Amino acid sequence: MKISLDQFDKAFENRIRLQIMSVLVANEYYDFNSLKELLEVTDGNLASHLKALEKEEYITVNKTFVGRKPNTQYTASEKGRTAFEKHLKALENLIRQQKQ
Amino acid sequence: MKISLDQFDKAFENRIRLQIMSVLVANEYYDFNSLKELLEVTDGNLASHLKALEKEEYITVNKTFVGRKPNTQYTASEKGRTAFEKHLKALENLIRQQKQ
DNA sequence: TAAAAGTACTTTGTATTTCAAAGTAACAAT
DNA sequence: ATTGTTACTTTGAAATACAAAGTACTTTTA
Repeated sequence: MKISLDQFDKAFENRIRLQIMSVLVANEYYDFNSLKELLEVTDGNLASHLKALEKEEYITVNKTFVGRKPNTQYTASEKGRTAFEKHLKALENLIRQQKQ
Repeated sequence: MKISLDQFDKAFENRIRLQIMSVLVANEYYDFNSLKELLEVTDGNLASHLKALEKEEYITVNKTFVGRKPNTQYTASEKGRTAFEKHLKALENLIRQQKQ
């Protein structure tokens, strides 16, 4: 039987974006610097992956101040959560694959 | 807590290779043409992904004849199976992620 | 027996993706 | 005034992905 590839979401193919999404699904929000530390990526790289997820409307951005410092918080949108779940299901289906 | 990114295997980041591997783990072997049909990719593209997995020694190749036609069979190696399992565990860990 | 077709590639060229590094804007602290 | 911090954007280079075309070998068909 065929596995429809279109179940997979290109936006989650990159492991940094996959990880960002999984962090944002597990936590109500997460800020830029914490993500940067967690994922051990450069800020430019992180920003571009976040932008990619934002472009898909999978995450939303909220700029605040913590104390006197700017703090950008990211949140998984409903659309993002749904898409992520679908992607995980596709992964699961892939893994428990039937024999030929 | 930090999630070590090095748990993820770059060789399985591409969804075609991920799928090839999952097919080869679930089945003792699978041939070129069946994979091509299953994954709906061009033969050139498939060949290059197979080559990438072969280079990592994650799969082995066995050229046979079925009837009068050449038939190339691919098999997941022990190394490949282990690496794939590790990758899946990394995915699992990612999914049931602890809170901040 | 010449032409067409099938298998499993390789080669070529282009497009896309990824990433680090450097630059930047806004604001705060010194 | 200068330095530091955050959260970017821009730039450029390297890596990756992919389709299309070409190839070698063999078989099938006309």
